[in-house]
Amino acid sequence: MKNSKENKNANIYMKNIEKLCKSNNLKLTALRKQVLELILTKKSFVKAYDLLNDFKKIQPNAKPPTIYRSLDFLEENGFIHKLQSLNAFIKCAHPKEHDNCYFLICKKCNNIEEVCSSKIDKVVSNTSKEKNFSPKHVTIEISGICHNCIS
Amino acid sequence: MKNSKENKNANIYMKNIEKLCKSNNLKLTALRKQVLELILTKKSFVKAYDLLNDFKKIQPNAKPPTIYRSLDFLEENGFIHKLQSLNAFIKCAHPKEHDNCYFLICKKCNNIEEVCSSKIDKVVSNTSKEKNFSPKHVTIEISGICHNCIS
DNA sequence: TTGAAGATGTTATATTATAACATAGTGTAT
DNA sequence: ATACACTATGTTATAATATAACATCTTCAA
Repeated sequence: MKNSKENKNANIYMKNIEKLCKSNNLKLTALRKQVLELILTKKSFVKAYDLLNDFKKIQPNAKPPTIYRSLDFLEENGFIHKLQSLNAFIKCAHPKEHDNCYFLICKKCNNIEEVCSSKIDKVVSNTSKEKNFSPKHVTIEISGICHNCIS
Repeated sequence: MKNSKENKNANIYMKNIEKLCKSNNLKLTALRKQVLELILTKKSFVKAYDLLNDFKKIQPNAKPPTIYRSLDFLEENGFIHKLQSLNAFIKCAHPKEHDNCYFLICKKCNNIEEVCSSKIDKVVSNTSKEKNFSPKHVTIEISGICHNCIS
């Protein structure tokens, strides 16, 4: 029951990505799509080598570059994010809808919440302007205890 | 000339750390102090294994844990920061004066500016409250081009 | 149709970090 | 002072993360 619902969500998500790739002229190859599909099966973040092990079930001779190249493609195009403080990857909650977002990382349950806040965006761009700094990529990760685990 | 000025700054910085350790009952052992001293000689961030190589000139049989343990101590107590997006370390600009700060990382010259902004602090704590999330550690790293490199 | 660019396969290795156990130093209650 | 708990450091080994370099295959446009 729950699984079928998740599959459905993953399907909708993937359809959207396919559409975005088409309209942006990006090559969502079979490999890249398979890797993204594996990422979508995860409730939370995933580590590159876990992904590699998953992928080896499909293609036993897969090697680290197989995974890392796909991760690079997916990240460059905003379909996934790298969580720098965890060395892990997670699907983007809103692909191509925004630039900056940030992550609430629960240390207890490992749940990740992706939050898009125009306020954060503004503060970042304002303070960057003050410093005459031209921002290209913003990493904001807040680790702590989520509402479910606060008890 | 310039070196002696930097040495002087490093001395002042170290005196401050010693004072802070005393008043907070922290053990700034010879090892930890030497590691911090090496970090202070750097204009920008430093990688753990570069630090290890530096340290081997003083103590040839040093091993990775030697460095990582000292880095852990220094980071836990707010004397240095880990730059998650670079896997690198840098001295804290204002030890024990604040909780959250963020980093402007220049991709061209590798210069790091540590910025303390009460605005960012506020936005983070407000949005955390909204989500009923209890933040413990905040990572904010903005990579881009600094004012010197914008041309 | 060919050749240039991009994608993938493959081998090897670089880089970053920690586990686990041994030894040494430190402080404190007796 | 002694012994004991605790913390710090030494040491060996290995885990975990990531990329370089080169070969081969695809694609697609000139």
